Amino acid sequence: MALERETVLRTALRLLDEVGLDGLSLRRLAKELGVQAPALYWHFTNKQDLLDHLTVFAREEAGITVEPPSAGAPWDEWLAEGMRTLRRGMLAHRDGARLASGNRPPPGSWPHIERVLGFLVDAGFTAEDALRATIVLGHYVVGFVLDEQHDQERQDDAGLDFDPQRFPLITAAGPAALDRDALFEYGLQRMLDGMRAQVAAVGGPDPAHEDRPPTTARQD
Amino acid sequence: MALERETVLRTALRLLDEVGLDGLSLRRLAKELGVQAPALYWHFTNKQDLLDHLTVFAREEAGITVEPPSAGAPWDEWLAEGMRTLRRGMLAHRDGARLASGNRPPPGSWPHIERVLGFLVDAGFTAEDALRATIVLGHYVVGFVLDEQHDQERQDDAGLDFDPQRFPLITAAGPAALDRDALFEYGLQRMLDGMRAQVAAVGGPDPAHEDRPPTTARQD
DNA sequence: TCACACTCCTTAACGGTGTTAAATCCTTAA
DNA sequence: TTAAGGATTTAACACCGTTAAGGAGTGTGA
Repeated sequence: MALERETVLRTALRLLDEVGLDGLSLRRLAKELGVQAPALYWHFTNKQDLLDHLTVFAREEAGITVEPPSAGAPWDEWLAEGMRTLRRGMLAHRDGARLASGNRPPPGSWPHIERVLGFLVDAGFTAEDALRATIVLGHYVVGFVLDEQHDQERQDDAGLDFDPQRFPLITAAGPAALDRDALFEYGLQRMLDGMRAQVAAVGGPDPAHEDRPPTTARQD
Repeated sequence: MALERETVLRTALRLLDEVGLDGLSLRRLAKELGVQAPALYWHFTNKQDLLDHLTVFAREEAGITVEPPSAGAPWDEWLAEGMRTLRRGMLAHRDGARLASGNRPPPGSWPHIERVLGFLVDAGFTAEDALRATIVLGHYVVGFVLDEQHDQERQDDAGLDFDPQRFPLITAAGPAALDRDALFEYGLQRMLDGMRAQVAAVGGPDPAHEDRPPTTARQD
């Protein structure tokens, strides 16, 4: 029975959770598969290639197939849910954010992007701002989870002992910042607030946006 | 003449720009210093320790000493300028964002944080939201520059050849997203817009925030 | 049935990495 | 002059990604 690409990826993903991205060596992975390290070079051109495929595999396995918005759904809540899903997807595996940020997104995601843009344009965005909004939100989420998992790797519970009298504001606000879910939601909502305001400003009074027929083309 | 810590760090920073973070090995750095690799272990406990110190060294050298806001300056423009400075600082060196995100911030930054919070609280933020705002903005900037430098490492000018007919919106919006400065500013302003709105909502009508005397204590 | 071809994997090796242990210079202080 | 200790060297260990060459195993066409 030959070694299947998918078997390699599934094993790599499990191993990732065990040993982390830095511990994920080809030799270690090969041992896990009952095989010698160079065997992996028949299935992947090199380690980077394997990690690229691992990224999309993890994405698929987590079901990050951002569904097109249900008709009539508000764009902001739909976008917010997409970002929450993105965060959950990266949190699903150890070093998930590092993995996702360190490798190229699959070129096959263009149809998906086009669909998202179409929905936002229908909601009143210009095409430029729709693209900017998705990119910028994505960067926020990646930056957020990166730090979130960074803290998890080195359990940095230390460093919280300081003189409350010298730093009263940090003392007062500190606990609030430790609630990662609330913190994530705070930044997400602030950014969406800003986008809502802008869409209302340029999309509201401007009939060019309201009269346009839906541009959400059916893309594969 | 013994090897000085600062000499090591300065050389490491120069070497970083030459070979990138992945190419920055202890042996390579030692050769640059005219020394054997294990000599570095007298000055730093290990490579991670060296990188941690390199991070703060780069920060200091770039002059990221975010000045306290000049009296009367609007908090949002001051915060925006701080984030632009942060971005510039990371862009100043190759893999600067990876370096900054991969290592712990120095514990000596508490006084600075306390000052920032004090200014924001004076501007109408609650202590919790002030801390949330700074953290969340920082994550955005790091996520942004990380991707920005990622593109620079692998010069990914390729991948922009697609069928304009299948993806009309991407085609229309694509060029706008390539202007990194404008893109950065877009996300930054959207987030600040959201914060402005929230501060106005909770800080405006609520006298508890307006009547409070300035809490910007003088911290070292 | 033989021989070729192709898939998949192994063995061996190269040059590189971070890190440790031990020995050794070199400077300073007594 | 000797002792102490700061600063560095040499040697080595256990890894790493990657390449080259070759060998099993299977299928196919002559």
